Amino acid sequence: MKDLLRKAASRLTEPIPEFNIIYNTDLKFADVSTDIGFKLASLLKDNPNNIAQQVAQELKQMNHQAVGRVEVLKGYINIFYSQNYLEDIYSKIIKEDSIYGSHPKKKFRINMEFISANPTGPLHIAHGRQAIIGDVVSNVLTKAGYDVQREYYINDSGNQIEMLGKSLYVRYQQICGVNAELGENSYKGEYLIDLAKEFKEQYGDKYLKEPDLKLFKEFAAAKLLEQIKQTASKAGIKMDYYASQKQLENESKDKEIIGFLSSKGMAFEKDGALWAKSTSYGDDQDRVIRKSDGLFPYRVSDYAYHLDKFKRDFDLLIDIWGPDHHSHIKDVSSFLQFAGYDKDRFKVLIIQHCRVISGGKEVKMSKRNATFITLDELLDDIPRDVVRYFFSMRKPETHLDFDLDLAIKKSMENPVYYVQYAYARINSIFKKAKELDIKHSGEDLDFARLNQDERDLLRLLVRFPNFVEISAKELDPTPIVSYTMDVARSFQSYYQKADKDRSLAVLCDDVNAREARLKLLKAVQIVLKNCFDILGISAPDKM
RNA sequence: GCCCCCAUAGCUCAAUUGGAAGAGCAACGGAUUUCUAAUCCGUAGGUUACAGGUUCGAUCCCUGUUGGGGGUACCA
Repeated sequence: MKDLLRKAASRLTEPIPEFNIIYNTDLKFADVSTDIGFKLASLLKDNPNNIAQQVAQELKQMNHQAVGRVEVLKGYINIFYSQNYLEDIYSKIIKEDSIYGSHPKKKFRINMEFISANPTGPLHIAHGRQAIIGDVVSNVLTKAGYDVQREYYINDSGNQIEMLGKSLYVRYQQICGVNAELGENSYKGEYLIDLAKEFKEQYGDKYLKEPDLKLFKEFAAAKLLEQIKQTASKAGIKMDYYASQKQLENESKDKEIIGFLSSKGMAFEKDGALWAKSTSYGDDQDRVIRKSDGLFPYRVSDYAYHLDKFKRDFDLLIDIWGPDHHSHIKDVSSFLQFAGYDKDRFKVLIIQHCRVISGGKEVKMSKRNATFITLDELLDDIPRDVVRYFFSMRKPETHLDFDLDLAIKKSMENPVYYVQYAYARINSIFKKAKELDIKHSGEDLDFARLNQDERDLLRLLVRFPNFVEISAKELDPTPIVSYTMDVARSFQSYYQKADKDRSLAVLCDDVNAREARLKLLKAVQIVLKNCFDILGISAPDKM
């Protein structure tokens, strides 16, 4: 459509300035609008409305098969699709079914890294938000034609894991009746008591006197990772690949980083530690790359990990992090640029803070002291679909209050039921049609048999690929969510009109109208189902 | 101090990213012998936090101010 407009405008003048295709939320204006009149106005020294009139005239004369009515209003050109075009799209929806809305496959590999929680405790609700947004954005990108790998980076090495091993040992001692106290930085969650019991069942009191810290660490980390995987799967999260920090270290990838920076003259000693001269390649401050105790800080293996991802041949790396890692972006990104990778090939999506509200008060969360609500517990109380929809509803970079009381209630504030109900209702109509032995099939739709509401419904379905595109571009699930609401609302509103006027019912007496309506609803159902698939929620046959 | 995020209807949020401010909930009024009322229709609700700037046009971009949240380690 944009090319078409450019062509039409080029009959007036050249070159044509950049202009926009506008998909207004309100279908009453048009299927597609454009601001080209405004853009050309200053160039041609005429008022936008006149220019728009002229472009519209040219457009009409081109007689393109997709273009129906063309109007000019307040400087905008408003274009309505032709009947033929809408009928073609209908056929496309039916033919493509679950593929409808997908964009052509691109040879562009994206690595989407998300969750990546330390295996030192269960996932909490903030992880849940990151996990679900990561999953949904991955779905959208796949739909938009990208080749996406979902990846989890396991921080199974370093201080936190040390502390985990020590904490488990203390709990183990306590289980065995030995007096022992958790330290200041210990993991205080009760889940370690359960793990200590498991440990004792497996090993008895064999390690009480001579603790094998390596065993404690590995036992705890392996068990906790297993729990995390189970929780993720409970939330419907798909993961393709698990990368391990420990493995990178075993392969000396961290040492290679030090070697690399040293060889480039970017390392210097200070206060007994080794520093990267990162300010000379774009960072805000120099960074420690070997601590004075001889160990590498987290960032070194993180550098190594991201280089490793590039070496595995991804065109774009997307990381989803919590806001507490914000300062880490510049750190990693300036290193990657120094290592020769374009800055646009590394994107970080910061998912903002997620507060949990219960009884009108915030529930404070901390992994170290035992009070927090786990994602697992949340999923016990609240259906997966609700949780997924809730977390997808708000833009990733905004703060989110998760009100437990509201989510637990099957109230109207859970719009997921609204969209699913639309799907179930359509299903119910098909069931009824089957009982009455009413036939409806085929990939063709006679537009002339649709009334205005039905035509508008079809026009809305045509927009689905646009929403996939914008959602993928913005790495944001919310456009898909609002679109799903739009489709459901349009259907519900249309459906209800039969209350007043029986001839407006889908299963009315007019055979032709009936067939056309059933066919249309088939397409509505396909689009709803495709939206649900992206969001990872179920499409219930009945509710 | 410096950096990041946020501020739109009473509440929770949209607005296809610089193009025509819109939903849901709550409130009020109405619709139920149905194709599933987990629904629909209507009413009301706005100086888009404030002040400037750029633009034909700003909720969106820039500058400043206010308020809320987060970060600013030889932790991860």
